[in-house]
Amino acid sequence: MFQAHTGGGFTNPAMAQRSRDDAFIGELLADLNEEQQKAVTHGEGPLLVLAGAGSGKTRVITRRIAWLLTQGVPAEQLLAITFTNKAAQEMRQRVDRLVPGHRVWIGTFHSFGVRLLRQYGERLGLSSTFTIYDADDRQAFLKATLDAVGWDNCRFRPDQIGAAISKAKNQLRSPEEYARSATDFFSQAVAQVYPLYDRRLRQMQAVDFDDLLYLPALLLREHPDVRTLLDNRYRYILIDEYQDTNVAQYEIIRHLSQDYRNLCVVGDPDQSIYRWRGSDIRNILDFERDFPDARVIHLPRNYRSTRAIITAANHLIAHNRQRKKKELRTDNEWGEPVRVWTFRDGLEEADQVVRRIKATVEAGRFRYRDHAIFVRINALTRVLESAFVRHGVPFQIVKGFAFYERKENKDVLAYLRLVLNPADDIAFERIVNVPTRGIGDATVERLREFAATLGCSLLAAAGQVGQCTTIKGAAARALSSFYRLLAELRSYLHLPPHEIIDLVLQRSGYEDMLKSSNDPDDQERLANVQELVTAARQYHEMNPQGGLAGFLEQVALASEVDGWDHEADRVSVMTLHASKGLEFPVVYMLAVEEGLLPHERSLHDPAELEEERRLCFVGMTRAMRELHLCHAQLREYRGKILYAIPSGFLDELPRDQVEWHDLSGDQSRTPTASSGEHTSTMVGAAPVETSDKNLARTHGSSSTPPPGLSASAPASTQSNSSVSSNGSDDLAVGAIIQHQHFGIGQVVAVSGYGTLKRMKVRFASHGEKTLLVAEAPFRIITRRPR
DNA sequence: CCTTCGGTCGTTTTT
DNA sequence: CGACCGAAGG
Repeated sequence: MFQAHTGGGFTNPAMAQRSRDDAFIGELLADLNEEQQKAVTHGEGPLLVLAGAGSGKTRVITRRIAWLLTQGVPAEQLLAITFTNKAAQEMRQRVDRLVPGHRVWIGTFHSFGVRLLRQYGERLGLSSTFTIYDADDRQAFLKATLDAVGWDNCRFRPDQIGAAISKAKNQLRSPEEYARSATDFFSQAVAQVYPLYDRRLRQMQAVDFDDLLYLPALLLREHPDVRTLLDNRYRYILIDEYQDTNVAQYEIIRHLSQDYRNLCVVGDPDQSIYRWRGSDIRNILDFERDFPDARVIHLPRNYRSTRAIITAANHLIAHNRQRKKKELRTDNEWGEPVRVWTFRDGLEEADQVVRRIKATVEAGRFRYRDHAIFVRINALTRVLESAFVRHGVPFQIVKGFAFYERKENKDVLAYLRLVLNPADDIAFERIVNVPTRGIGDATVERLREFAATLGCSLLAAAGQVGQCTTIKGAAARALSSFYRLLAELRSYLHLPPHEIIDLVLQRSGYEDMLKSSNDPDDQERLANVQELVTAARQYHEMNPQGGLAGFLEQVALASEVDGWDHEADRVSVMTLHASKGLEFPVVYMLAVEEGLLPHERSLHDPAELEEERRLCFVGMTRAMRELHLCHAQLREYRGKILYAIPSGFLDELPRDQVEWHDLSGDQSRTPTASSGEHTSTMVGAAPVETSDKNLARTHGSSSTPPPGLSASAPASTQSNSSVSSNGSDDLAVGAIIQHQHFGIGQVVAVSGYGTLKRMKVRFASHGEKTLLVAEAPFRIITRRPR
């Protein structure tokens, strides 16, 4: 069935038939540029779309789906994969607007994996009611596994082992293969746990997140009949965010694109930010090698942002070395300058940003929902939260405390999981004594042993506790009654999910426990579990066929951004990672500081540092009209106050085309402070009412950059932020170093020569130290040519 | 068996 | 600072 790629047009006569509606196709393409049109109307064969930030990537995919449908491709033959459920949902709606009632499957890799496993899992020995363990369950499960072999409390931390297993699965390495290449101590330990971990997981009819990709990939590799069937079924495949696919995902795609090679991948290497999760940028860089006949379409034109923003982003990303040189272009006006703000501390930063947003909204320039605040790590959202409350500004934190991750909800969900899958020992252990039933650790331990001798699940063992010699009296009665409780709950399985939850709350005593508590937090918990009932009801209304299993699946696969309400008139707060794929008129990035962005843990590896730069790039390119990059001089972190150093990335912006504002009230020691009077508030410095010289010459809404500067061509020659070795002569004041013991610091003074050369360094966490340059164990992170 | 207290631990990013 | 774990007391 192999069809040679003919470079466009359909070989299938049925598809080549005159389209139903020429006018409609005209409409589909009308507002697209030439490149976008080519991508949308590409016929058969592999297609790589290199879409820069804001180049209308989603629009291309959506239109292409609609176009394929109008060309007569049956909806069942289409498969569209997005990065989050949220993105999938939006895409579904957008396609629906073009082709109402379409039945194209659009989802994430993980949900696609679940779908395959539900259908073909038994080939791999998996029952169709398998449970999906989230990060927490997995951690608990891993600990239990280590316990079982007496490996608790030793050598390696469970999460490190877990990370190694996760990585192995993402790279499609089986336990056997892993063991073969395990040379060092750590990987040998992992090699012992990994097979056990998998075996126990299967015993519980459970899978972890990585299995949702790993197992389908195995399925397709080892079962040619299934592979052929699915390849034949999904003849047109579209993948969004291709730069963030990992080996397992790649394998899945490849297996589905052999007989029918109509694979369209869309992505941007500069926005690859999930390397740490196993994504492999080579997937997109090597696409043309894997599919030599692939058509490649570039979409460099940005429609989202002002030229000021694009110019800044281009300059930054040009500092990455492992990169094909390319540049975003835009015809948009120059707009407001990109602004860099210096604050005294994180509190001030949060306060001022919120105030400025409020003032902007009150001045009628933007709505709250037009604003987003991005942070590198979730911990930074806390200060913001109180600032928002203080100023009465509506906001939503994407993830904040994810609803389904709250203890109370996880407890209730554990009941549901156990009802559905009696083999789920992790769920059993979680709730067997919640609310307290007099079943303590000792009893559970004995039950575990008992279950092991019977070779059954904990719940099944609880049902036969009468035959257990080690558990007697009250504990045995409690276990029996718990078993009966679950048997009863199981009899409700035919009911819609929200009714089951309601019954769980009543019959388990969970609701009573919260109601009768005098802990004030428990009232909130009560409200949360009741909210869970509502969520389930909503699910049921949307998916009447889904049932409890469907609801649990949706919960397990819910992503961070999925809870984000883009309609609400609120300021959005999220991590840079969560911001991918979104856009906002006004963007604030906070804590653009050494150690945070780039994150401290990326400094040892140039490749990771480049990923941090891409992360910064992603954040910047979310902004449509205004971009504000903030940093503080002092940052409270982990209960300690640290000196914060402005991120080296700020130095990589086009210096003369960015406005610098120092609101720290301290001019003495900010090497980065440059222009402007020191207005005491951010609001006062808003462009409309400022008296600042630079602002006056700012070309507010003109379409030209500041005089004497070109808006293009960032100097891509030197990179002053690559990690260099110690011992060189060019250590200057302002340089940022990383010391083996003291961490990150900035050089404030240099004296002496040769072996006696000393430097005074202000460390983030250890104050100022004077060190011998020749002796000290450190390396230079950034040289500052100031 | 349950609660509470104190110490320790370690803290990126997430489907 | 906060989450989590272990030991001691109720």
